[in-house]
Parts: sequence; C-alpha cells; structure tokens
Amino acid sequence: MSKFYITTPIYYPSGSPHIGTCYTTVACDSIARYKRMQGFDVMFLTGTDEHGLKIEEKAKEKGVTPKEYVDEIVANFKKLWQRMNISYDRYIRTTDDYHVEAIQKIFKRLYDRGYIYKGEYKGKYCTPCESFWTQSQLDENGCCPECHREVTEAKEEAYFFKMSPFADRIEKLLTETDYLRPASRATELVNNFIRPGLEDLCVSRTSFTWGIPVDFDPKHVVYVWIDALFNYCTALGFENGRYDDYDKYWPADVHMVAKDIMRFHAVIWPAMLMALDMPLPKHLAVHGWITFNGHKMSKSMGNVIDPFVLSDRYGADAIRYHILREMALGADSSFSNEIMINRINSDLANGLGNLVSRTVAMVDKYFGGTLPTDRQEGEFDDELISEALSLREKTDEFIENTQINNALAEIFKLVSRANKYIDETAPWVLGKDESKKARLASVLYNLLEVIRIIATLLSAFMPETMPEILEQIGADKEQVSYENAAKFGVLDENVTVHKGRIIFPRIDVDKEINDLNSILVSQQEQKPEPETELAPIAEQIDIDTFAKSDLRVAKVISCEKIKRSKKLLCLHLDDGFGERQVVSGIAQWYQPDDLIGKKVIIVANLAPVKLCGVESNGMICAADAADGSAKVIFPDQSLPCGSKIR
RNA sequence: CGCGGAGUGGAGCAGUUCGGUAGCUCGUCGGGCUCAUAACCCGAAGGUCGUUGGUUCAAAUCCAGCCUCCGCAACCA
Repeated sequence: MSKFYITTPIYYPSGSPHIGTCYTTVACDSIARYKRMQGFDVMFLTGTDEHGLKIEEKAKEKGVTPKEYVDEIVANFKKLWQRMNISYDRYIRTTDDYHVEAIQKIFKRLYDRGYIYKGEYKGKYCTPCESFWTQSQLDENGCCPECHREVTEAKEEAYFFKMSPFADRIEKLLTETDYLRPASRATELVNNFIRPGLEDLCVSRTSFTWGIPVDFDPKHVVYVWIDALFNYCTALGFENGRYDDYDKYWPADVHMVAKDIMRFHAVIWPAMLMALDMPLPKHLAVHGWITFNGHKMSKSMGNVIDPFVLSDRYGADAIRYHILREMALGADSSFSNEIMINRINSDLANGLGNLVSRTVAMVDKYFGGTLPTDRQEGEFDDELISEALSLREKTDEFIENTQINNALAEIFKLVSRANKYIDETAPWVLGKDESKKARLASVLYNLLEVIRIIATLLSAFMPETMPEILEQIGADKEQVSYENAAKFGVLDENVTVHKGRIIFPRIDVDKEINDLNSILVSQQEQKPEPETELAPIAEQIDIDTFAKSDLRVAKVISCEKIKRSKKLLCLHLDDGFGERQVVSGIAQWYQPDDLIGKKVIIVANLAPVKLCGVESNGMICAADAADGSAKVIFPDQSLPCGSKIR
C-alpha cells in the first residue's frame, strides 16, 4: 500500500482560529480523506507553533504561564477541528517533549556540519523592555511599540544559518520542478529573494526565554525557523523516540500553506533539509486568503466569519463545501455571507439535496419504497451512465493536482445532468401508465446509482451529510466504496429507500443576513473595543531639553503624493525663512488638497533624512486618533509663518 | 525606471501556452413541467475582452506604449 503524507502548517496560537486557518485545514482534511478512500496509507498532520516572544508577552498580560496560555487556545483549535470533522492523524505541539528533544539534536547537527555559526544580530533595542524590534514593529515615532520610549541600535549574540550554499539548488527547485503550486509564483520568489542573494538566517535569540534552549549554549533559545519547520519531521519520530514513522512517511507529499508563509516553505525549509541531506517534500500547495469585501481578513472581522457560528447555523458540511468550492489554488477568494448562502442554496439545496429528495420521494410514491426488479432500458440512459462512470477519473486527477474546487465543480456537473435526466424521462408520466412500470424502475434505479456515485466521492469533502444520503437511497455499507464509484449497477436490484430529513434546507437569504448581522452587532457589544491605550508619559525633562526642539508654524505651499509609496506625502512649506521640503507619512488619511494653503506645526531643526529617496527636512506634528489614524495639528491660521512655538 | 499578479456581459470567473464563430456559474426576463426543498428543465436579453498603436487575410490571444487595481519589498522623522 503506498503512503501519503499531508500537512497543514502549525498555527500560531496567539488568538482564536479563524476562517482562513479553517480553509487550510479543511482542504487538507478533504485530500486526506480522499486518499484514504483510494486506499493510501495516509498520515495527516496538523498542530500548533507555541513558542516565541509574542506568546510569552500575551501570557504575561493575562498573568498565566506561557504553557497555560497556549493550552487554553490549543483546546479551542481542537474544538473547532472536531466541529469541522477534521480527521487528523496526529497533532503536534512544539511544546511536546519529544519535539523539544529532537529540535535540540537537529540544531546541534546543523552546527556540527558547519551550517550554523555564532554571530551578531543587529536591530533596534529597547533597554527598559529588554526587547529587540524590527524596523516595521516600531511605533509611528520610531520608538518601542511596548513602552514608546526610544530604541537604540544594539547587537545581540545569535546563531545564524547559512543560506547561500543552497541558492542555486533552491532556484532550480522552484523553476524547474513542480514543487511549487501554482508554479507562477516562482518568479516572484526568485527575483525578490534568491537573485539579490540569500541572507543568512538568525536562528537563535537571547532576548526572550519562551523557546527551546540550545543545549550546548543555554542562554540561547531556538528562534522560530528550525523549531517550527522541522515539526513536519519530528512528528514522524525524526530524532526522537516518541514515534517511528519517519522512514515510512517522509518526504511529505503535500505541504499546504497560505500565501503569507509561502516564502518560508519555498526557500528556507528546502535549504534546511538540504543542509541535512534529507529528501525534499514533493509539493508545496499555496492558496490565497479568504478576503472580506475585497479586504484581507483582520482580527476585528474575524467575528463576522466566526466558523463556530456558521457551522452551528448551516452545518459543518455546508461551510466546508462553500470554502472548498470557492477557493482556487493561488488566487484569493472573496467571502461574504450572501455569497455563501447563495452557494449553499443553489448547489446544495436546489441541486444535490433536491435531487436526492425527489428521487427518493418517487421511489416511495410509485413503488412503496422498494424497486421491483423488472427493467427496461431507454433513451438518455447511456449518456447519463457514461458520465457517471467517468466522474471518478476526473476527480482523481483534480485531487492529484490539489485543485479541490475543480473536483467539486466536476461532481456537481453530474448533479445537474441527473436533474436534467429526470426531465427528459418524465417519471411522473411513466407512473401513470401501468405498462411502463419497468421503464420507471429503470429510470429511478439509474438515478439512485448516480446519487450513490456522487455521494461516495463527495464523502471526502462532506463527511457528515453524505452517509445520510447514502442511507436514504438504501446503499449498504459495503456497497459504498471508491472501487464502486467507477461501477454502475452496484445497488441491489430491489433496493429499498428510506426517506429521511431534508439534508440541505433552503436558506432564506434576507432573513439570514439580517440574523448574522445582528449576531455580529451583539458580539461587538459584548466585546467593546478596549479603550485606546494611551502612550505612557515619557521621562521627565527640563526646559532646556525642550528648548532644543524648535517648533514653528509653516504654511503648506504645495503637496503631492510620493510615487511608489502608499503612506508618504511630499510637502513644500513656507517656514517664514524660505521654502523647505518635508515628507510625512499621512497619505492614507489626507489628500494633498486637504492640506494646501493650511498652516501646520513643524519640527524645524530635525536632521534631514531620505524617505523613499526623497529628502525630508523636518516633521509635521500630528496626533494619534482613536481609530489608529493620525490627525495633523492645525494651529490658529492667523499665525504668521515662522512663529516659534514655546 | 524595485519585484510580481490582475483588468472579459449586472456579480464572480474560464479562455491567452500553440491567433480563426467569446464560454461557465449566479442574477434578470420569457416559456415548460409538477416527482421534488416556490425546487427542476428549456429559451432569451446582456460584452467594441482596461486603453492606444503595431504585426496579420484574421488579435481577448502576439508585439510596443499608456491607464487603473491588488500583493510583496521599501516606507509613517
């Protein structure tokens, strides 16, 4: 029996799981189920990445240990996976003993092989908080995002992983093999990261402690990369005694990830495996984001699309179907309650559900629930049957290429075909003519068979409802199999149907959208936005220190957007002495016309810098608004240019 | 001149590799049917395929320029 190893990323438990993580996991689950049905020996892995500074801080905020903090969130993840019927075979937590032990060995091995060396990590450091920050983490004044005090350039001892030796091989992996799906993303990676030269990767930190200690240098903890990426191997027992499946399942057949972590899996992960001479995974399937009204999902929107709420209302399978059907590999898919409900109505209720309902009802009505064995073939039969027989092969191919949406589209074509067949054969006409009972039985039998094939193949995607359908059409357990999904005439000649509940009830669009919106409102009321945190008052200074800042009134003469930048405006000001150019990061909130002619306050003696290549002499004073935007401070417009503020 | 992606009937998408009647789903309108979850089936309307120019007998498709949108990178003095 051949093996199949598929993984989701390990998710970062800094908040509740949302619809995006839900998609990745459901997609992997469907593929895993399909492969199991095909007879593969499947290993389906998911888990959580539980170390790092952010977790350490969140736990501190809540006054619990990091482990207690992640335990609670992990429980929430597992609850959702249970609700969505995720059939993972193994769940790895990077805090698991065996993983910790293995990562230490892997780190040491990379060190011994000379791919890890000790160096210095340079960054912005906030002394009071004892924290390093990257440029992008700093607040709007370039200060510490935690305490808003000044940061300094600092160095920290750290271990680095050498990336450069693998650049050529990685480029080939991306451009010459079918590792990356969709392949169209390879150019982007090569141009942005490989061709400019791969930088060595910082793989340890000394500035926080919530991580796996480097055993031969204990003041260091392993920083995300090695810890997180190697989960795919340690979960199989690599370098640890907890499991013994590494030889059996490695390399992975599919790693599925969302596009935001593509780079790590397309570049860093292969490099690390190459450094240990390990086989590379076969495919990296990259999907897009579920967007809401064209915008990337954000935390505040997470509630709009709370998977728990949706699955409680419409059933896990309806949600699974919707996201699987809507998302195409490589592209984003937009989500709205309306799109989802319309899809559920048209495909599941009107299409499949109604097909089952009308077919079973007719067997009941015309034959008391049990088909007689006399048969008579007729027009339209062959076409229907041949399409049903060729379905499995088509879905196989789509699943092979991780194109779940296309596989579902193919299956639902057959649903439509079957509905059409009912019209063509008009069973209600046959039912009125005693001499046509044999023909009627054939028509209904053909329909039951088509439904059997459809429900069998769909059970990988909708594992909760398909068994119900199969039960209703009177299929025995042993008749439901992948084998039989490419055969016709499997159900008993005298099959007995069991009319049951309506599987996918039609949803009243307007009413539901209203309901969902009011749920959203009540959720927001329950969780009022935390009041904007005010930055703490800075260190005390004396008047002389303040006097060093020269604040002046200046008038905006002209103003334009800086090309290639979303955030920057370039302003020409009259400061009373002459003209000066200042760049300001307020383009998101102000149009040039909003400012021209207005007077503003500038810090006049600030050292010049270049931003996006444009020189800036000074700074416009602005204040943070509650919604995170910035508002420019406008002084009394009658003040002359150059007035000094004191 | 940083890198990459996208612009196709009201909406969402396919088609572009290897030019030759512009296709699918939803929606709209008209008709049919009554077994079924006001579901199903048939038909119709609706597109100068972002824009300009070029190559060609022929361009959504190839070439050049331009415009707009999105993501990455940079960036809030």
